Amino acid sequence: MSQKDIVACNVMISVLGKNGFVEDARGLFDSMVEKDSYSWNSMVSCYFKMGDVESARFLFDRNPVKNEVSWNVLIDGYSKLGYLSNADNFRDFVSLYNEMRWSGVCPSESVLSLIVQCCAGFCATGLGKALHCEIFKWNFGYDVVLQTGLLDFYAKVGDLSSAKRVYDEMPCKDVVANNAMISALSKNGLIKEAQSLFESMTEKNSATWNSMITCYSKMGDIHTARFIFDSSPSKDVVSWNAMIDGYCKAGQLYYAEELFNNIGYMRNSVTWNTMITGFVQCKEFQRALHLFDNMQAERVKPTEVTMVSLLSACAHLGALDMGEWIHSYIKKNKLKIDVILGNALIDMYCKCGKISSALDVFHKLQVKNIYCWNSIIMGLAMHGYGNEAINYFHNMIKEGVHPDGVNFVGLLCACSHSGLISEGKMYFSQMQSVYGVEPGIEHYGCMVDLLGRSGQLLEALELINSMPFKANAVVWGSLLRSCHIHKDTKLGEQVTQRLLELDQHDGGNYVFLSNLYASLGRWKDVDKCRKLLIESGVRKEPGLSSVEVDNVVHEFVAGDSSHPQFSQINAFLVDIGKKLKDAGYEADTGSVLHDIDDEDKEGSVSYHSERIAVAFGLMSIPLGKEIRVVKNLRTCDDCHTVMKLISRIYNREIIMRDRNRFHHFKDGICSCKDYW
DNA sequence: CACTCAGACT
Repeated sequence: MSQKDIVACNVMISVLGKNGFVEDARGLFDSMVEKDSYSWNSMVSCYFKMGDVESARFLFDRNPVKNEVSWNVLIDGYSKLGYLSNADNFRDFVSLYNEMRWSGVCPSESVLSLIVQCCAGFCATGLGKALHCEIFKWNFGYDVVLQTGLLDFYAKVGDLSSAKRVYDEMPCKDVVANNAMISALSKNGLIKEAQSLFESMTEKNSATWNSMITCYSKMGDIHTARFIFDSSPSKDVVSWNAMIDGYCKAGQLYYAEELFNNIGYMRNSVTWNTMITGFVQCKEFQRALHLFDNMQAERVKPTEVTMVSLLSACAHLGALDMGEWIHSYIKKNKLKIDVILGNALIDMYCKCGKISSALDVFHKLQVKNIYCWNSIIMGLAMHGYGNEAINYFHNMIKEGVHPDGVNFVGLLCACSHSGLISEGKMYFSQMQSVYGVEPGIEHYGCMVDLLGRSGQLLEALELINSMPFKANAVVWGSLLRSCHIHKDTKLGEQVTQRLLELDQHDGGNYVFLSNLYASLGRWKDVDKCRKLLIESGVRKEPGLSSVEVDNVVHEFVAGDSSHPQFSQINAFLVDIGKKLKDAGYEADTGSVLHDIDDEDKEGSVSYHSERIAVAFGLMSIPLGKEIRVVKNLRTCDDCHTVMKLISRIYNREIIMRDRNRFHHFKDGICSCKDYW
């Protein structure tokens, strides 16, 4: 084969590949007696164009005459297929890069830019810095793209001073470099500097304007953000998305929706994600799920980000069926379960009461971060599996993950829920000395809860007085609840006094004190509390319970007759009442009569919301399937007793999540062993 | 240049 023949074949391979005839190209390639690096590279390039990563890599590995271009084609091919946005692939890719350096090939600027971009994406601080040193050593003549990549890398890993240094050393700064700098400044809250850079720029593109929109909305200045949006001469879809996100973050859903509805043909999947996420952030979980229906109706392809937001909505709602549907959707559509999506799944399963599935996802995740560990430990804690939570904590330490503050909240919470008093005390004392985590007020809060609930009220009070923080309403509230459980009115009154000094507008405090008096039959004091509550004009958060039936979440508030099956539910509640009576149950009428809880204000047939939800569940959910109820407040003693009885009388498993933890009612007993 | 995950008490 002459050199001329080889060149002709190479060109032919390239042409065939470009037109999609990859088989023919391969045939020609295989038939060549002699091949040069050009032949190999063209063939690899063909496979990448067809999206066939495996074949491309297979050929690359067997290429005996690798040159600089070979590496370029490989790396470029990977990146164009979005292959490098996956952390596992990135690790593989880094070892590939090292191999290339070992074989003495000098990377090109474009390859280096790609790697630096990846380092920014994965916050691979060490590698990024090492690359910067090498680039400096080789003296790459200040390629503007590469330098901007470095600037972006430092901005993303939070090293603003290095970002600034890179920027200042750039001999010529194009609009992209300036944009990166604006973004870096705004991420660090240096809005003034970003603003003056913006004003000094002679050339601006849409990205420049968009950066400023994000900059102002991140600072909470939504009006200026809107002003920039309106002033921008080149609005693209990113401008609209950034503005919608700004309104969502500011809690102004009305304006966000207005833009969302008016964006027109430009609307893309990110627009949908932004709006769905916005609903979730504003706690409009049902609307988030509903918007997803519209997204599907318009045949917009959901992404991993969509799934994360939807799962978060399911977690809050306790919508297990919907959550499981999303999980199977993810599998069916081969979406990538990375740490973020994986953690969203774990969190959803934990909060929907299916800890076994949460553990399943957890163990299948190859890469786990501190979020995943925190979710699973907190999940175990909420279900009362204190010892398992402690085991997972130790496994985490063994795997070399450093604990953080959130981690200890979960751990101490686990001890508290399971009554593991000495363990809780031990971990609390080890936080600083063994694990180097400074205890915050939230950890003291956990300890006050742990001590108080176990009846060590004075120790709890001592801890409050000795802690290096000013006690907040949460800490006092926790102690007050313990006073209620252990019927210590004297301390309860003192604590309430402190609470009212701190926050006169929290109606919950009056309710608590009132319940404390009611449990002791001090009705005069109960009346006094009620007057105080009315005079102060505050309202307590209304109790709200939900139950999921056929992928639809039904919400119930006491006394709300808006549900279409209201009368049937009411009749069923009366029937439940009769059956309970037959079983020997007697309502705690004293406390019910005098309770000033909002939920009890209605007439003859009034029940706490969780009872209505369970009644509806009993009516609508087929036998054999458990009833899952979510309540926004803590359940009361009376309802807890009723749930236990219902589980026995109707032979049903009831899984209820309240504000604090899970209760699994089965055969007349609860998983919390009445310690909650 | 835009969109994603966790926590004490009520």
